[in-house]
Amino acid sequence: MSAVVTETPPRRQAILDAALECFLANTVSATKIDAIRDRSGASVGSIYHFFGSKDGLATQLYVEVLADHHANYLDALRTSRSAKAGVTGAVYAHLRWVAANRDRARYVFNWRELEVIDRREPAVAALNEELYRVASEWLARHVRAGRIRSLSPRMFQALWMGATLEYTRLSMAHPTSADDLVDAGDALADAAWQAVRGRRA
Amino acid sequence: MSAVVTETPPRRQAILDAALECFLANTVSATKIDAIRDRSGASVGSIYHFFGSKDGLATQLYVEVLADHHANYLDALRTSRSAKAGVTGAVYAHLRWVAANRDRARYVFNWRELEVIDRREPAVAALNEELYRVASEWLARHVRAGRIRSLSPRMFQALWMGATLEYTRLSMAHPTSADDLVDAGDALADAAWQAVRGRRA
Amino acid sequence: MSAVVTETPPRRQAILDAALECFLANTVSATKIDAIRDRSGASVGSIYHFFGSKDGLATQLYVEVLADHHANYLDALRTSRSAKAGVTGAVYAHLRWVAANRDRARYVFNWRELEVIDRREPAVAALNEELYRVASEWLARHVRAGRIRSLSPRMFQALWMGATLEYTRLSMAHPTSADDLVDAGDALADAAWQAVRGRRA
Amino acid sequence: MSAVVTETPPRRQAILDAALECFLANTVSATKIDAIRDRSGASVGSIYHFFGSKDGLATQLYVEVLADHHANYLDALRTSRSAKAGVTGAVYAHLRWVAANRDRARYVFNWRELEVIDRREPAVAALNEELYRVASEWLARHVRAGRIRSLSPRMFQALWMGATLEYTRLSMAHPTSADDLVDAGDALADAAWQAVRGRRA
DNA sequence: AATGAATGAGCCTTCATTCAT
DNA sequence: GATGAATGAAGGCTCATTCAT
Repeated sequence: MSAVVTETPPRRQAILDAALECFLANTVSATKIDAIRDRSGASVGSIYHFFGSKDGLATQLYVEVLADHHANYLDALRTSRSAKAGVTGAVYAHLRWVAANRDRARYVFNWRELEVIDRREPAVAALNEELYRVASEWLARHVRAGRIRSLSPRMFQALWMGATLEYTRLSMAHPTSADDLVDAGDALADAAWQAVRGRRA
Repeated sequence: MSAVVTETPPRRQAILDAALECFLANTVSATKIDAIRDRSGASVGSIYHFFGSKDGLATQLYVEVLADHHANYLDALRTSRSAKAGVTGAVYAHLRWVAANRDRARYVFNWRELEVIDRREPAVAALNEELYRVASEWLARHVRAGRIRSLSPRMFQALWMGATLEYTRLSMAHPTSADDLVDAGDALADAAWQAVRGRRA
Repeated sequence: MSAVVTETPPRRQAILDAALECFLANTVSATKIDAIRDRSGASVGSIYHFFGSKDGLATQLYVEVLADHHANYLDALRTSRSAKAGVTGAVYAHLRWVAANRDRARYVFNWRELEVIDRREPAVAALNEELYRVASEWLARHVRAGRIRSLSPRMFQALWMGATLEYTRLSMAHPTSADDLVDAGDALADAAWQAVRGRRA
Repeated sequence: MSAVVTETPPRRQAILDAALECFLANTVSATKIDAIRDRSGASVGSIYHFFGSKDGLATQLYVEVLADHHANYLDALRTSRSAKAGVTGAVYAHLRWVAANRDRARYVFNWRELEVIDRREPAVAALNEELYRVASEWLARHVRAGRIRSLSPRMFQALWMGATLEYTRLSMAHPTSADDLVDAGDALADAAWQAVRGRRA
């Protein structure tokens, strides 16, 4: 059996990496193509060969990272054996992923400059839709069984992940120890579960 | 009795208002000075007279709005009569302020393009420091008395305001009814209190 | 007998003085009205009241200084008792005037940016014409008598004043002692006389 | 044998030529980049690619022309066989160079707007220093031998080249015949020699 | 005569993008 | 796939000038 995977050429990856650094240091719009060229070692022409435009590069980066994060998140949900395991598992999964992808996370979660991409890019819409659909189905089952409270989607998201996201945000803005995020897992997972558990849980 | 207040010239305010609209519709960097001129009725020269540069304008706007929000938040804390009243009051105060200042809130809370200002502007540092100091002192008293759990500042912030901030964010991204935020107050305030209350509360 | 002289208001003079400093430090075109305002203590309005425009100010300054220099120069010529006294007297007069008006001299003699004024301003044309006419008449008399060589006007100017002007220029570019210019008088006056004296002198 | 010379790209030279024309017609600061673009056929981008800024362009032009003139001048001095030949040869060399490079000369010698460059640009300082050093050494030899008078460097420069420079200046301001400058050579060379020759010459 | 806030035309410069090699 | 010199549209900003007080 041979995996048929379109390998990302090393040049392409180097460009993505360089772009990420630059975008974080300043802003997407404040980042000059030239800076990405400097850091990546690629030529301007190559950047345009792979990504078509600066916006295309920012979008590509956003989509790839978001897809990775979503996959990780959904996986935690799908493999969970119970309501509690799912709720807390998602928290842990998020924290672990952020810990392992700090820069990518800062890019994807903090940059409302990227809201524009959200609105425009079908790939992003698809990703978000899938996340929403899978999570909703998962929730619905447990809500019907009384293991999780019945709440509006928005309130769910807030009670479930709000504290975790805020903690993550603070941790990224003022990084301390490397295990920072992982250490906070139990407290945040517990709080999430307490906030959304149903009467029959 | 006459209040001696340095009035903001109406021109200046008009520029700030116009800038806010433009910044939200696009991005700070995608906003052209000319658009602000159009909307505000001021001349380019006046904009530069008051703010020195486009960046200066974005910064000024950020600082003024942040100061207003912080003042509102701290006021809720200072006038609270109990631990619970303080914790829930801050949640309500935030929601009320956002409801009354939707655009300003979208600008200040969503725009991580502005993270750059955070790093650079001393005025912002001062505002955040005051917020942190006052909140810490207030908390310390109640923590000692066992009315509030003992947690790291970061975990406090996450458990206390995380859900509220996330809810706010979602509400701003996809606005529904006008009372949206106020209606959610009880649930969010209660969740916050449950998450941080101490054993002797 | 009462001299009817329109006194220059002190404000006006202050503006001229400030302008001179600024023009020398940078360039006329690189000098901002605001800088002149700063240095002079006058308001922008006042500057425009007296001079109409920045160009007007530069021109006014140029004309006034040139007139003063020319008067000084011609006076030396007119009062001279002999060919030699005239030739050397003009050299001395120039050196003395420059020594006493170093900044004014740097402005008027070095600034080919001001060539434009030469071409445009009738007052300057009149001044130069008078200088040329008087000097020519004076020369013609002595040339006819064989006391001064017969040369083209251009060659006269070069042999007579060239060395003096060059010395002056160097002295202004790299000022040394205050008496620098005066001390050089005898050598330059002698050289001038040797260069233009006729056979029967 | 092949000369390995870094050729100036034709585009670059075209820009320099166009700039010279424009600078002379108006002023450096009154010249618009767009005018240089028009005349040179290059794009704005190219101008900035080669020279970085309008000031950079003016400076580069100044330095290159000055270097050419200095080389020409020093060559005359170095190849001279006697004191008299050196003194008169420099005069001739200057006149010939100006006759062959009228526009360049007008730019470099008349534009005291460029004094600013003198103060700022190290390359100019280096050129002037070399000129001064070589000329001084050459002079010293002949002064010691009594073939040239002992004078301060400044007085040398004035007596030697003053008349020539003044004549050149007048000729450039009001051009007459093409041979104007060359025709004046004998008179100016002779005057220079008489002014600086020593007793034993 | 004096003031200085307000104006806005104009210009320098940037920087994403192209394309011939 | 890779290169980087050349392009030129676009926009931030300056600064001389005006004018109501």
